Amino acid sequence: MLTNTEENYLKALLHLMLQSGNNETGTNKLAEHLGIKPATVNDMLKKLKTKKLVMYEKYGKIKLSKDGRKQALLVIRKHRLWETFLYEKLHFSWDEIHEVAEQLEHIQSEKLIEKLEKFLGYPQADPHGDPIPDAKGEMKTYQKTSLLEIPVGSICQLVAVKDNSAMFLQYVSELGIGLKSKIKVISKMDFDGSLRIEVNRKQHNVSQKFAENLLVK
Amino acid sequence: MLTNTEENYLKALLHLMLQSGNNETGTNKLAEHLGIKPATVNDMLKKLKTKKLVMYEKYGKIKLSKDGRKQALLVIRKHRLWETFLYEKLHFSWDEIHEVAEQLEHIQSEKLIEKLEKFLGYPQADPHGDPIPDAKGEMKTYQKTSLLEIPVGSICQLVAVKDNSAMFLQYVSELGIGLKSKIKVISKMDFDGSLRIEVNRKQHNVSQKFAENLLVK
DNA sequence: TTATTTTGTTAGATTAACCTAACTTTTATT
DNA sequence: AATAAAAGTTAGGTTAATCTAACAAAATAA
Ligand SMILES: [Mn+2]
Ligand SMILES: [Mn+2]
Ligand SMILES: [Mn+2]
Ligand SMILES: [Mn+2]
Repeated sequence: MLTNTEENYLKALLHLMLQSGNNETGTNKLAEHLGIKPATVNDMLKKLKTKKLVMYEKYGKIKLSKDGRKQALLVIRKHRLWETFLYEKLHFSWDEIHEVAEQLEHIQSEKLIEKLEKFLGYPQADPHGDPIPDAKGEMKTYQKTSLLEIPVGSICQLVAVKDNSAMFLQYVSELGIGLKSKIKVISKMDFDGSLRIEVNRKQHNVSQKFAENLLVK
Repeated sequence: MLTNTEENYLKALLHLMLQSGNNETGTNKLAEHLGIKPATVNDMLKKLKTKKLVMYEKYGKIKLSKDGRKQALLVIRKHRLWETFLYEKLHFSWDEIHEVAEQLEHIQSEKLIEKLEKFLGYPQADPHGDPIPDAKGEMKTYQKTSLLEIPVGSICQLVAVKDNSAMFLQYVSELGIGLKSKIKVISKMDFDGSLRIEVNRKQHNVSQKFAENLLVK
């Protein structure tokens, strides 16, 4: 049985590992991501190692074990199912669900998650477009393209957002953009990488950073 | 902001206070109820006192303050709304919901509870027949009669159960009894206080303790 | 009213999850 | 290769929530 804190570490670890191609990360990055101090992380890593959830040697890189990875995916599964519940059934807005799901993801009851999944009609993705792992901790990952890579003149469709922060999501909503929105790239500025896009017949100028966080197909 | 543990103490305190008419209780009873040691309770009471949630002097009786009582009722509110959700929407059985709700009741989000309440259609009572306090921490308490007090020959209707344990509730279900079941008292045994009842045209012999935990009107 | 039992308190430990300050190792930069 | 910077570790503390063992007060029974 994992504690809330351990679950959060595993989730953070998987997140950082997926982010940085090489499937490994370090103490400082993990601390930064969790908003705590490296010294604390160091202690916890020793604990996670004795529980065989991570592979880790002094001064070495941190990796998730097979089991650690599975546990992390099961937490993500819970998180995304709860987010879907909050959005679909309770009509929370896009940007509010993450925070509450951070708490709900730690409820311990396999039966609850199974029943919740059924209640929601076995959704494949959460309201941010992220895939929901199955009960075995397996997740289909499909190729996602950033809006940045779309050539000028073509039209694409939003399938997911990379950043889940309330601030970013509110901004996206304000522009009338949501999952499945059709986005046309009108032009790109070489100067700062920003681009002009059209959504629902309205045009907007958005920064490079903004576009990078919209994942399209 | 209250911790999970503090919330559990307040809930336990209210429970024991309501149980024992005089609106007060002691360290040992509280410890017993929470499944921990009196020494631990003693420490926590000091903490709850500094937070002005209980009234308490060394060797004296323990009482909830106005605010403590309100907080306790808000936890009960959350508990009962979640139980209703688990029962009505996820189709958990009567005896499974309490345990999961023990966890869910600690999720911190007022908005979540408001939306949940709306989603459930503003229920007045949980699946055990217990009233659900409102957002201000006010709860309507209605008079409940134990099945024991029903005279031989008369018919009554189950409105609530006193004991929420899985064991008791499973037993009740096995006899085909649920909320709103019509129960006829056929006879009473003076010897051990047990009684013969009829539900759905089936007769059963039940103990005094069993009957005591069925609340009827 | 004294003795016994029950109830409640204190002191001293433990564990999980955090911290700061000081130190060590590894990596990057001159 | 030497030095500086970054990354990681250790030692020693703190707080919340728990425990055991010993003690004190209150309630009950003899
Ligand atoms: Mn979390
Ligand atoms: Mn999400
Ligand atoms: Mn609880
Ligand atoms: Mn209930």
